[in-house]
Amino acid sequence: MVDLRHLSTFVAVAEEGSFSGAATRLRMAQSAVSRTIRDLERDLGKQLFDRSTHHVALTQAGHATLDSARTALAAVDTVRLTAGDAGDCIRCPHDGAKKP
Amino acid sequence: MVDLRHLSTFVAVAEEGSFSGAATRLRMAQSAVSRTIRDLERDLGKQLFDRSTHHVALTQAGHATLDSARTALAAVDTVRLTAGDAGDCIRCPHDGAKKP
DNA sequence: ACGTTTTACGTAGGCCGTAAATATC
DNA sequence: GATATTTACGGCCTACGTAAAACGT
Repeated sequence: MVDLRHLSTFVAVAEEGSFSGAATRLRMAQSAVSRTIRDLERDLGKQLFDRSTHHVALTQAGHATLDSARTALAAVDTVRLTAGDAGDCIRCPHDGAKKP
Repeated sequence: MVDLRHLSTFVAVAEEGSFSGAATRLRMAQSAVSRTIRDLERDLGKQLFDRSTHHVALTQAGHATLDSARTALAAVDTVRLTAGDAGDCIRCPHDGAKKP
């Protein structure tokens, strides 16, 4: 199953242009980044990066995926925002007098 | 962290109108559905359902979240589609003569 | 009293970090 | 030879299922 962490890791690698850079940004080990991308490529059935040890470049599929991955991540952020913006149930005792 | 499984479980409960119905559709135990919704509500900081043991109704926040959750799930599906549609790297040995 | 949701318990699978190996410049 | 990615190993945490309890109709 494709996971959000897969997607954000993928975007980080694409933006940083390197696995180690993404690992630093995400505060995780490079090995985790490598495995995550590997799993994502396996899930999607497409190679996302052309990597030759010192060069990491997006494949054509990678470019297309990058766009939609960003869209998906934004959509999930929107979930948080809409949930936060939405008023709660008319009579929800658990958030008391939060709204004026 | 909000997970895609959280979202699809939430949508299933909202559409089925019951936890057990969602559990049946998702082929999982009711307890798992209950915990997943609980976790999602905790993550979002909002109650999504008003449940009184025999009635499950979306709260106001639940309605708003349902919309954006569907959008997010569709966006993730789009990731799969775009990745699948996209041509691979010009010279990718691993998927040989897949494209005419 | 029945049906549905929730909690408790124990187990299985996945993810991550550390460390070692591999490959490229 | 140095840097960056990948693989191996061990541990931790999370998620699930089964079973039992709580709640409302």
